Order: sequence, then C-alpha cells, then structure tokens
Amino acid sequence: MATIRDVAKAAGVSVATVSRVINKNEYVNKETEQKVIVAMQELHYEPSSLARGLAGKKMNTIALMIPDISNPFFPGLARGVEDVAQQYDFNVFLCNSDDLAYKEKSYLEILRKKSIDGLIIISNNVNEEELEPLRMANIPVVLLDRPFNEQNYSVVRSNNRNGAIMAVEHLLAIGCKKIAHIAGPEKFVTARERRLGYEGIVSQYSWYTPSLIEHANFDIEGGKQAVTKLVANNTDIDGIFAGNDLMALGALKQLIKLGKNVPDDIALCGFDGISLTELTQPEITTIQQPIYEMGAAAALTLIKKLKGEITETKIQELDVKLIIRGSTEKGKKLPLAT
Amino acid sequence: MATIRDVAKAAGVSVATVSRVINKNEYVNKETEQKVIVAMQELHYEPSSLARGLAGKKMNTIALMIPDISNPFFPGLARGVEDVAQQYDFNVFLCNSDDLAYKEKSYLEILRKKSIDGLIIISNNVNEEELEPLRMANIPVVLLDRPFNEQNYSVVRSNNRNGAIMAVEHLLAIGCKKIAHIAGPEKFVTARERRLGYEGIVSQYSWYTPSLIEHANFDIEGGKQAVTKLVANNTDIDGIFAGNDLMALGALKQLIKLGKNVPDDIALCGFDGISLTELTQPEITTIQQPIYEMGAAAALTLIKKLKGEITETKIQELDVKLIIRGSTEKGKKLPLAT
DNA sequence: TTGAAAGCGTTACCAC
DNA sequence: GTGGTAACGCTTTCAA
Repeated sequence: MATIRDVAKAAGVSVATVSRVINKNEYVNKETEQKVIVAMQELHYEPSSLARGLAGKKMNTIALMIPDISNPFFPGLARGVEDVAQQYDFNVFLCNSDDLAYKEKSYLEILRKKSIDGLIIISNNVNEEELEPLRMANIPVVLLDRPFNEQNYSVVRSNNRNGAIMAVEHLLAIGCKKIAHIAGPEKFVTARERRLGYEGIVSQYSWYTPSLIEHANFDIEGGKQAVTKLVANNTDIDGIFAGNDLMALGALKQLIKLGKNVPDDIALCGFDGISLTELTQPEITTIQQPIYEMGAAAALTLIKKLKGEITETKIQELDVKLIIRGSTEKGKKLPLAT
Repeated sequence: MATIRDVAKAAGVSVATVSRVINKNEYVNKETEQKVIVAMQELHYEPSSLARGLAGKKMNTIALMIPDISNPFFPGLARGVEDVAQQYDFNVFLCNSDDLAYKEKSYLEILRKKSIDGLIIISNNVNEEELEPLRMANIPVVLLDRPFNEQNYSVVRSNNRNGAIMAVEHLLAIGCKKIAHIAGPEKFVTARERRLGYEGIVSQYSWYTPSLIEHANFDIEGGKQAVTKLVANNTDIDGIFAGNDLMALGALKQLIKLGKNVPDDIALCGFDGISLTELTQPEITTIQQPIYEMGAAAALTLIKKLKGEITETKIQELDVKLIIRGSTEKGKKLPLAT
C-alpha cells in the first residue's frame, strides 16, 4: 500500500502538499495539484482512514443500534440508514442489542473506543446519563422510533397516536361495534402512544370497558395469546386493533384457528406496514409507517450534523398511512385458501 | 479521554509498560501491573482502537457484504454473524450490495481503506480477481451461501442439491404425479444446484418434460409469474417445488388466486426456511437451511482465521431439513381463512 | 503557494 | 522486568 510519503516523493512535492490536495481545503497550484493527482493514481494511493482518524479527522463511520435485525420491522430501517450512509461515503456498524441494557452499554463503550462519528439508536433502555459519554466525546446521537427525550436529541419517529386513531376510526367506519386493542408492552413509547390513541376514541363509546385492552409482547406469539384471552372475555368483539403487525399476524392465525371469520366475524387492523401483512389470507389492513424513510431520515440528519450543516436538534415526525386490505373488507368474497 | 501516557505518568511507569499490561503478552511484575491497572481504572482509560490499528494491530472489525438486508433471507444470517462477532469483541460493518458489481467493488475499496480485518461475502459477481487486493492486504475472506470458488477460500454453505432431492422426493411420496420446478436465476449457484437436484430425480420419470421448469426471479413476484406460466402450459401439474421461499410465497398467492386448492390440487414446497412460510394459509412446506447457523459459522471461521487458530481454507456444508407443513398435507382439513 | 515538523495514541524493538 | 523511542500514515500549524 502506497503511503502519502510515496506520493509526495513521486510527485516531487511535500507530504503537506499532498495532504492539501487530498483534502481540497487550502489552495494548491493547479500544476502541482495535477502532478500530485497523477502520482496518486499511478501508485494507486488510498489514504488510510485510521491515520486520518488518529490525526483528528472523522472516520466516516456511524453505528446503528437496534434490538434485533431479525425482527421484520428493523431490516427496512437498517436499509434506509445504510443507503443514505453509502451515498455519503459512510459505513455503518450494525449493533444488535436485543433491547438489553448491558449489551447497549457495552456497545456504547466499544463505539467510543473505535472512534465512530455518530450513532442512531432504537432503544427502550438508554437514557440521558448513558449517552453522556458520547456527548462529552462530541458524538451526535439520533433517536429513532422510540425517543426517551425529545429536547436534547434529534429524533425521527412516526405519528403513532394519529395512526392509532386512524386505525380505530377505520374499524368504526366499516361497522365495528366493539373494538378491542392488543397493546404492546408499556415500556415502549410507541406502544403507549398507540394505546392512548385507541383509548382516546373508544372511551367515548358506551361499549368500552378496560378489559378490551390486552397487553402482550410485540411478537406473533403475543398476538396469539392476546386473542385467546380477548375472545374468551369478550364474546361480542367484532374488531381488533393490534399494536403492531407481528401481533396482528399472530392474532389472525389464532382467530382462524378459533374458527372466526376475518373480517366478517372480527375485523383486524395492524400497525407498522411490514410486508408480511401482504402474505396472509386475508391480507392484513395496517397503519403503514414509512419505515425505510425513517431510517433514511435518521441517517441524513446524523450525517448533516456531522458535516456541520445542522447544529440544532430537531424532531421529525413522519406521517403514517392507512392501508386497507382484506382483513377489514367485510362482506367481500375472498378466494378460499383450502 | 485519558491516553496511555496519562496512565503511565499516574502509575509512575513507562508507556511501554502500560502497553505491556494492556496486551498481556510479556511479563510484567505483579506489583507494577497492579499499579497500572489501578491507574487505568481511575482515569477511565480506554485504549484507542485507531492508534492500535495504526501501530499494526487488528481493528477487531469485519464486514458483512450481502445483497440486501431487507430481503427476508439475510437478516437471520446477519444476526448469526453479528452474534458471534459480538461474542469475540468484533464489530461488523453492514454492506448492502444489491448484488451490483459496482457497489461491491466500491465497498471492497472502502473496506481496505478502513482497515477491516476480514470479510464475509455473499455475492454472485465477485471473483478471484476482485478479491486479489484483499489477498494482498492479507485480509481473509469467507464465502457464504454462494461460493464461486471452493479452493482458495473458506466457504460456508448448505447442501442445496440434497435439499432439492428431499423436496422432490417428499412431493412424490405424498402422491404427486407431475412435479414442476420454479427455478431461480441461473447466475445463482444455489439456484443451479437446486435445479440439478430436481432434474436428477424427475428425469427418470416418463412425465418429465423440460417445460416443467420455469425460471424466475428469487422473489414473490417471480413466484407469481412462474405459476401463471406453469399452470397455463401444463394443465396436469399437481406439485411444485419452488427454488426458494419467496417464490413459494408468490406461487401460493397466485395458486389461490387461480382457484387452485393447495395442497389438494397442487402441493407446494419451498426452500430456505424463512419464517414467512409459517404465516400463510396453508403454511408452506419447505427445505429449511440453518440460516442463523450459517452466519454464525462464517463468522466463527473468519474470526478464528484472524486469530491464527485456523490457517487452511475449509468448506463447511451444512445440512438442510425438510419441514412438512400444510402445503403438502393433502386431504387434511384446514381451517378456512374466509 | 509550499515545506518542515510537531503531533495524534499506540506498539515493538533495542537497551539497560 | 522496565524504559526510551522510532514508527504507523496522516493533518495542521508555523514559517518562509
């Protein structure tokens, strides 16, 4: 590997000059610049990121900390992040935390040691204090999807509460008379916001009782279990708003197993817009978050901060969208699955 | 951030000594060691990876180059890779190539500049020549899933041909009399191997004709299109072996749309074992690859190479497994979806 | 506009 | 066992 010295020698100039043409900051004589460029090409010179980093430059590396890339919600986000990063010549470290505080902490340390430039994080655990070392090290952080604090950090999230309202209103619009909600764990801001959206609407109705809310884990199994309980406790439910798509998927499975017709007996609406909801029979109506765009927006915000193009912290709340599919199209004839 | 100098000063020893206790290679007096350790803790000293890297040490960073993290096949692999990496204190760069040669090339350059220690790659494009620079730089490479060369690189893959044979034999065993195959693009080794496995079995039968093989893209749309053609050209097909699960998913959708009963009219078997196949109605029988384990094995191999615990290149061929589900359980009464 | 040289925080070699 | 110090490859300040 050729070094900057080799280039300098080959071009007959000083190391400093070569550095100047690499960084394009200071003025360099056009002719000298050409000589240097030629020398760089001939030697296939590639600056060492390490050395630049040590000398105080950015590494063009960010980290993306998510609970679990194998959860279908995250790959889209990750792709959005990585695409933008790629576009701006950044690389991204993938960090799976499993939403475990100790893994997150351990990563935060490592990332500092490795001189990453910035962090995009999705976490329920992390707080001001844990991020303090990054603040000290001047490493900007963007909170994605689940902000714990919207004052001191840039945040990218979607409008969960509105989405929930849209979901419930849609179920009402198609004629549902008693709508249950499968809520995610309360430790998720997103779960809380969606529950609040649901409650905001249904609490005006006389049929509403708190037992229409069933909490469950944000996964398929959670959806199944919740449905079982819900159906046992409330014989006349005719609509379910699931707090995320995975739970909706589980709910659908279980409803079919229990012999319920979806949507005619019970209509179902999910939240997230992951592609799995298009594969079921019937397909699942859902509140679509702009997942990819959220990742992309987070990455863009972070990179602009790193480049100094943004200094203030800002909140980006992206809009969600109701996607109507078979699971709420009552009375429509669907092709049989078996 | 405290540096090694600060620690040395605080402990009243030389920088070299501190370095020694950090690296635990050479002998250091127990007492001095203690002093140093105490000093490190008091100053919250954390060695800079950059500096270590510049000085010739490994960065404990590997790259994972895959086509697209949002393709459901890859997150499991990525998770396997990252888990093992995490366990050995490595970080992983996520690189989405979209299977595009120019993106791959660009990444290969960047990775070299950034002094990554090793690479795990899934690619149809990359070849000996393109990886030469890494070889020169002494950066080990592990080929995952789609080896282009099994001589000079360590390879982790699964037994595609066997899997295909298992799939076809299963379809025969449940009574299928005419089995078609939706094959992936020929540029994928995996697609070719599966097709060969299929042909190996069916070519012995009198009903076999090459028109039973339909090529399509490895995605849902591909599966749909292939089914349309297949059904149009071969009215008496009663079994389909899809070259991967995404195609099987599309195939199922289209079969239902065409009014076919799966499995009674046409049985269906996929390949990969991604979790989506459990969500459909009926659930899809598939040949399950140990996806997570493949990622984990690749990472383990790479890291062992980096640690010098392995020197030779080796091939790991993991076994696949037939998972029987509704799409091949003929005559079994399934709950209705609508 | 350019060059010399002092860092950046480690490691590793050579002395003692 | 331990210390001194060149070297890793670059950026940046200071002079010229």
